[in-house]
Amino acid sequence: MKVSYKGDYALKTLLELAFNYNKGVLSIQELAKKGDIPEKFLEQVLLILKKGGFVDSKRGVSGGYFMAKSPDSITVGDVIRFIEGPVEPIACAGKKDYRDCKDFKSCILKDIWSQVYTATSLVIDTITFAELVRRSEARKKAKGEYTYHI
Amino acid sequence: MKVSYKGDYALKTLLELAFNYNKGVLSIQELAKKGDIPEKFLEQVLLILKKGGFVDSKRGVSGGYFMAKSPDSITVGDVIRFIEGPVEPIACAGKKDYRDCKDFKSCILKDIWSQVYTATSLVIDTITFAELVRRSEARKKAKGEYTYHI
DNA sequence: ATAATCACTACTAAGTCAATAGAGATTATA
DNA sequence: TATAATCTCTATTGACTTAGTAGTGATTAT
Repeated sequence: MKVSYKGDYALKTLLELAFNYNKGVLSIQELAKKGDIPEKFLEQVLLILKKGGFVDSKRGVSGGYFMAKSPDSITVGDVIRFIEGPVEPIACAGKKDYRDCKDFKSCILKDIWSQVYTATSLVIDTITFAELVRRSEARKKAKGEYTYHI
Repeated sequence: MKVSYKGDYALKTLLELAFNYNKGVLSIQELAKKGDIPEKFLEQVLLILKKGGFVDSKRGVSGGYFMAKSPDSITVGDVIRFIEGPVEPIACAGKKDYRDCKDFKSCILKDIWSQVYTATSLVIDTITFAELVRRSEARKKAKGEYTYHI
């Protein structure tokens, strides 16, 4: 798996919207500023996320974006797969059978990519945006206390 | 991590050479045929592998390539990192410190990529070509017996 | 009415990928 | 020593991807 700027921007922006869940909308401008993302580029990313059903929008003055579903129902993997495409390090690694392996050598290498794929999926498919929010808050708190004691 | 054709060809070819370790050389032509790889492309891959110290060559008539070190001293990770570059899903994920994280949100996402990176490394950095040869032979044997009994 | 906002499409410059092409250097051997 | 087989090196190419930029249109609160 490789995460492009587009994917990174998408995740950061969704996390921002997760923080804002049920608290109204955030405009592209605000989101771009918070995430340090080129506004016109983020606009495209948000349109894609909307097509994917991750966010929804409100047009016109004081319009903006908001999460279309609860943050605990969207995983990092959902977004990455939608934005970046297949997560496998190589095309064949996701398939379960060995029919298209030409020889034993290819099969053995394929096993390695399958292992990598499985390990990767285990991470990205189990972390929801609700969990990301929790972790962010925990770290913010820890850092605050740390700073306080110094 | 993403494995390109170049990386795939490199691994397949090195595995072929690992099978042939201490048994002389294999020509580009032979290797290309065995691996179903365009000859001129494989030529370039082999030059890169040579620069990396993975293979060595003998020129002239009845020349060819051979592994430059013992198959148990080269891991899949060594080759992938040399051919494909960094294994991290995103540039920052390999670094240990958080100094360049602008905010908590970026940090939290970075943790995920670090997890993916660690899991990936665990797979690719522990498998040597000697091990790949063992696995190939085990599977070949299993398949042979299976076929025999039917 | 108008200004703020999202929606959509097109364009571009730079880079990567997977080859292909061709000329040169080395060496076994007949 | 001539020659054919082999590795060596550099350049080129076409298709694709990436990370934007640009411009126009549609919607809506005030």
